[in-house]
Amino acid sequence: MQELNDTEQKIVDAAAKVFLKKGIDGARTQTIADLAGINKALLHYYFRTKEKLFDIVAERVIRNAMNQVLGNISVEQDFEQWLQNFVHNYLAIVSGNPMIPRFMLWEVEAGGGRIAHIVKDILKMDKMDDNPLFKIVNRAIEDKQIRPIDPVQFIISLIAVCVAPFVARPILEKVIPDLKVNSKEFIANREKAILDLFLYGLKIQHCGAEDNALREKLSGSWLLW
Amino acid sequence: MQELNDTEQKIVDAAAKVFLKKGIDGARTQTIADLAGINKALLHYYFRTKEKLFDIVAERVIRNAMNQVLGNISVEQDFEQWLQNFVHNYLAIVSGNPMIPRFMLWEVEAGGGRIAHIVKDILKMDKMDDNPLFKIVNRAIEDKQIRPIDPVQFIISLIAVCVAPFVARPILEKVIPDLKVNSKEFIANREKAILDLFLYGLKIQHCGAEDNALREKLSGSWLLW
DNA sequence: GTCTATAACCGGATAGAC
DNA sequence: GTCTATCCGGTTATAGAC
Repeated sequence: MQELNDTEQKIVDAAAKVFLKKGIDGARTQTIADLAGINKALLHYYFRTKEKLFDIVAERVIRNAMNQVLGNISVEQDFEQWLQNFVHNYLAIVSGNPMIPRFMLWEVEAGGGRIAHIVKDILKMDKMDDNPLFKIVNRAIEDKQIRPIDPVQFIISLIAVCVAPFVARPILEKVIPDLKVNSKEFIANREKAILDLFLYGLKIQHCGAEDNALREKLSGSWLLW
Repeated sequence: MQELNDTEQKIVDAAAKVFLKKGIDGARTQTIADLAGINKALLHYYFRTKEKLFDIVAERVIRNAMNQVLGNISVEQDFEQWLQNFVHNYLAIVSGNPMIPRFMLWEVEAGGGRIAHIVKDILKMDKMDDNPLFKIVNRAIEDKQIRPIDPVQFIISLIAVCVAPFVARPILEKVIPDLKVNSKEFIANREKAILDLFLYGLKIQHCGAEDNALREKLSGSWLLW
């Protein structure tokens, strides 16, 4: 990934903000230039066209996000422990960068293949066996730590429940007036809800002695606020 | 909601296709006119501006989608049965209209309040108690059919896992080459995976006699393909 | 490298014939 | 109501001074 000088960096940073919110079509080079504290001419001097700037920004943003996520996947042997780590880290990352998944979902479809091939480039993993997530799930199944689930379905669900509140934030906060998705409280509750869902489901289990303790553990918090 | 004559309907239908894919900024009135089999002048004759056309289209699309979803919420007394119905219907609706959630998520943020107020208008439910989803979850908790979960967290997760594969389809199918999100098989597997997740979680339960039968029931399908 | 001024272009909107 | 031709504003991109 190309090193950038100071001015280029300012432009790319400003462009990232604008592109992530407005997309390539809604973004104005004037807005980017203003935000970067330079003028349009300089933007073109460095990046030639808006589209080339977009490609560079998009690639850096997506690659950076993916590195963060992949770099945070631990190799815990215990699946429950691993899941706790993953959810905790993933929520932290996505709550800090809520615009990135939304941007990708939009531009991959709207941009007629421009983003698509960037994503493809970055995910040079045609062999899904290479994906650490799959490895971890498969190992947990082999070790009988979890029941034999479809890893694809599991991973889709896991990512979905982590990303959803932040991608849908504007809608959620409109539907539920006093919800603050970015608050420490909500994120903590979210983390707990996700872990409980994946580890125990919704049912009240009738499994003997530990049941009451478990039910106690699963009940508490939300009733308080 | 205003009745439309034939020509207006053609324009609105065409506009919906284009707006849903490209957004208001990426959409070209020329594209819409071509798709509708008319010319730009006629589009302006009926709808005055691109923005007014967008507002009308967005409201109709979103209102229609919401009616579909809300109209499909049954009032089963048994929570498990209700969940089965909801997931089945919701997957059918969203797989048939995959662009709508993506469009909403994008435009609510990008459009500086234009869509936001449409959504607000449609969801004239400041009192969340009125939301049938909340009623159903709360009743299931009272009846001890499920453990006492946070309804907000549950609903976010439920919607998320249903919507995710279709919103993320382009990315998913790039990451997992031979995945066909719109295939009957995938949707059926998805439905099963969601229900199993919510009803049982991932753990291998050690709950006595019915356990083996349950494990059998939960294991099967995905290993086959 | 950075700026101001301007060109070139694109796309939404309108005029006016039919 | 529907069309063709045209306008005009906004936005990207370039020229050229410094």
